[in-house]
Amino acid sequence: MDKKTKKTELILETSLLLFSQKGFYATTMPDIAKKMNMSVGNFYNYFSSKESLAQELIRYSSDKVGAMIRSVNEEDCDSKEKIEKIVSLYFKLAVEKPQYLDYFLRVYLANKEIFKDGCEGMVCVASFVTEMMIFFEDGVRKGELRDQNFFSAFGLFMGYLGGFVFLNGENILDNNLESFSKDVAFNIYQALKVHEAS
Amino acid sequence: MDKKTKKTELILETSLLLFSQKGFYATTMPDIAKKMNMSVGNFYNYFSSKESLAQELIRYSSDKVGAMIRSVNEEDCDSKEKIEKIVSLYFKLAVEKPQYLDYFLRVYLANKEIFKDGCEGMVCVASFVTEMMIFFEDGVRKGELRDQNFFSAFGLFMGYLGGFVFLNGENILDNNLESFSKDVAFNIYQALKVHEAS
Amino acid sequence: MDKKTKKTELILETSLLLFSQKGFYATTMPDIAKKMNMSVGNFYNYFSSKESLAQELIRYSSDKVGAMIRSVNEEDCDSKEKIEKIVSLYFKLAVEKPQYLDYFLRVYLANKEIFKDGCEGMVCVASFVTEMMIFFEDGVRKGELRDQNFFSAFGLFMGYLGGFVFLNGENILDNNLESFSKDVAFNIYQALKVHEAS
Amino acid sequence: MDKKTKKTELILETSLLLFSQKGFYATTMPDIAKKMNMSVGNFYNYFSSKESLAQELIRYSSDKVGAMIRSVNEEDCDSKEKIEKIVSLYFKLAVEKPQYLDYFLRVYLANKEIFKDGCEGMVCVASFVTEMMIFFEDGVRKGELRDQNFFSAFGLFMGYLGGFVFLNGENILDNNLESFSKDVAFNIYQALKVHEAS
DNA sequence: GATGAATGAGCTTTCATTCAT
DNA sequence: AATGAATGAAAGCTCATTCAT
Repeated sequence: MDKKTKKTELILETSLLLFSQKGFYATTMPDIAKKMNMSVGNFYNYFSSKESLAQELIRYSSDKVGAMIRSVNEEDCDSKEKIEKIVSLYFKLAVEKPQYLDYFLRVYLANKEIFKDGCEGMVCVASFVTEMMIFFEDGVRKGELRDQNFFSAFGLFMGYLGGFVFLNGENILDNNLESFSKDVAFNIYQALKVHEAS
Repeated sequence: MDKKTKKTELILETSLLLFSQKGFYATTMPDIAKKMNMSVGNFYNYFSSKESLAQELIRYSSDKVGAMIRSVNEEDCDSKEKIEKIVSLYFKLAVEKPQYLDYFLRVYLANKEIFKDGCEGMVCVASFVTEMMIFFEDGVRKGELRDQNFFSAFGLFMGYLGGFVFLNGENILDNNLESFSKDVAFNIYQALKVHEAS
Repeated sequence: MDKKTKKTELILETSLLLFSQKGFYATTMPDIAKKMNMSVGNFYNYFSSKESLAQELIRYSSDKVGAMIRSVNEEDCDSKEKIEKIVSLYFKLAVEKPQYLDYFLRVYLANKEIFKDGCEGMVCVASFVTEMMIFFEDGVRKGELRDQNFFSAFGLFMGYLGGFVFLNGENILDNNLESFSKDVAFNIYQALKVHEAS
Repeated sequence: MDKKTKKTELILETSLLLFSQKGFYATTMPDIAKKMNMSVGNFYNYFSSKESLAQELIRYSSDKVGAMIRSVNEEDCDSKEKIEKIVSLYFKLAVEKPQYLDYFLRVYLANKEIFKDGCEGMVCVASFVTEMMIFFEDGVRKGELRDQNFFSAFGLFMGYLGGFVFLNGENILDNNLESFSKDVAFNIYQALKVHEAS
C-alpha cells in the first residue's frame, strides 16, 4: 500500500469517526483537516468534495459490516446459531467500533440529499445487503427459516439491531448492550423460524 | 384556540413538512417563512430559535404517534390484534402523512446535537414511548406476551417499523407498504408472544 | 424610486467603478461590500451572485452608451455631423465617466465565461448596438453613407473608438483624448461616406 | 535549440492556447501542467510565476503578429496593396491560429494588473507597434497616406481589426471572417489615403 | 530536471438571528 | 404582530506556489 492510499484510508477512518459522532453538517472540513493535522486544501487532493467523501464512507462502512456477516455466513452451523452470532458480533462492533453503525444511522439514514446522486437504490450499501440476502436464503433453503418476502425479514433483523444501537447510544438501556444479545437473537429467531406444526 | 395559537400550530405543521422532507440543515428559515407567507423576523415572535422549533416538533410528532397507539390500547382486544392494528395504522400514517414518522428518522435520529439540551434521555418522545410501554405491559399482564425486558420488545417493534418505513422511502420495496402489514405483524407477534409449550 | 431600488442602483454604480478599474476577477465581493459600507451577506439580498451582477452591469452600461447615441440619432443633422457628435460624446464620456466604456473593454470583451449563460449573442448589449444600426441605416437611406454590410461599418466605428479609449488608458497618447476627436471623426467619415464620383 | 529552450517554447504555445481560450484567471497552473503532461512543480523551473508567463506571452504574440506585418512591409507594393495584405493575413491568422490575436483581446486588453510591472507603456507589444509605425510612415513618405497623427491611424487600423475578430468570435457575423477582408481593407484605405483634390 | 503532496490565504456564498421601522 | 434589510461568522472549496524526495 503506497503512501497516498494509506493517507486516503486514514482520512476515511478519521472523518468516519467525526461524521458518526457529530453528523454530516455539524462536521466541517476544517474539523476533519484539524484532526488529520493537514490543511483543508490538501484534503481536496484526496477527495473531490465533502459529499463524495460521505459516499465513499457509506461504501466503506457497508463493506465492513458486510464482511462481518459474511464471516458468519461462511460458518457451518444452523440459522439459529447464525442469528446469535450476527447479533453478538453486531453488538460487539457497536460497542468497540461504533462509527460504522452510527454512520448508517446518523448520516446515511437521515441525509438523503447527500446520497441522491451516486447512491441510488441501495447500491452504496450493496455489499451489506447482499450478505443478509445470502444468510436469509440459505436458511430458507435448509428449511430452517420460514419462506417469506426478503424485505419483511431484512427489515425485522436490521431495523431491530439498528434501533437497539440507537437506544444504546441514547443511554437509556438499563444494562450494557451485549447483555441483550441473547434476548434479541431469540426474538429474531422466533420471528423468522419455520412455523411449528401446532 | 386564539389567533396566535393557531398560527403557532400552522408553523409547526409547515416546518414539520419541510424538515421531514429535506432534513434539518437543508431547511432554512427563509424556506419556512416563504412557505408560511410570513417574514423571517415574525417567525421569531413564535419560536425563539430554529432549534427550539425542532424540539417542539419532536414532541408534537411523538404526541401524534402516541395518540394513535393509545387509540389501539384503549380497544378491547387481544395483543395479537393490537399488534395488527398498530402496524396497520403505522403504515397507513407512513403513506398518508409521512411527515410525523419521517421527522423521527430524518431529524431526531440523526441530529443529536439539536436535541442535546432539552430532550435528554427520551423526554421529548415520552408520550409515544409510554403508550408502547402500556401496550407491552398489558399484554404481559394478560399472559399474551412473553415477559421480557421492555427495550428488547420495544426495539424490535419500533426498529422494525421504522426500518420498513425507511425501505419504503427508498423505493426498494417490491410492493406497496400496506401490503406488508400482515407479514410484519405476524413476525412481531411470533417474536413477542408467550412460548408455546413444545 | 424606493429605498431598495436606490440601493440597487448604488451597488451597480459602485461595482461598475471597481470592475472597470480592476477587472472582474481582481475585484472581490469584500471589495465591493467595503466600498458600499455594507456587509458581504447583505449584498446577496440585492444580487443573487457576482456573475448576475456582472450581467446586469453590461446591460446597464450598454443602456447608458445607447442613450448617448440615441440623443445624437434624434438630432436633425447630416451623418458627417452625427459622426462628429458621437465621437465627441464618446471621448467626453471616456474622460469624465470612463467606467461605462472601460467595463466593455475590461470585463465584457475579455471574460466570455461570465456572459455565456444569459448574454448569448449580443442580447446584453442590444440597446447600444441597435442605436448604431439606426445611425447607420439612416445615413444610408439619406444617401450620405455608403451602403455596405452593417458589421463592416460597425466594426470600424466601434473598434476604432474602443481602441482609442484603450490607448488613452495606457497613457501613450501624446495629447489628451478629446484633442483627437476631430481627426478620428474625419477618418470615420472618410471610410463610411458615399464614394465620390472620381 | 537545446532541450530546455524547446520545452520553454512548448509551454509558451500550450499556455497561450489555454489563456486565449479561457482567459488568465480561468486557466489554472494545473490546467497548463496537465496539458503539458508535466508536473506543476516543474513548471516553475521554466517560469518564475504565472504572471511572468503571461508577460512572456504578450511579447511572444506581439512578435508573431509583428513578423507578419514586417513581411508585408518588406514587399514592394503601394500602401493600398499593403493594407489589403495586412488585413487578409490578419484575418487568416484569426481563423487558423486565433490564439495570438485572442490573447491580446482576452488577456492583455483586460487584465492590466498583470502587465503593470514589466510591460509599462507598450514595451511588451513594441515589436508589433513598431512594424505598424514603419508601414504608416512609409506610406506617408511615399505620398500615399495622409500625414496625420500616428495613433489616429494606428487606432483605426488595429481597433477595427481587433473589433472584427471579436465580432467573429461572438459568432454574430453573417458570413465567414475572410469574406469581409476586401470591404475592411477598402474602408481602412479610404480613411488613411491622401485627400483627393475635390 | 522532475514530481505532486502540502500549504494557507483567500475566494464566493449561506444563513440564523437581530432590529429599526 | 409584522417586515425584511442588515449583520457577521463560518461554510466549502480553489489555487499559485513551495519543497522534500
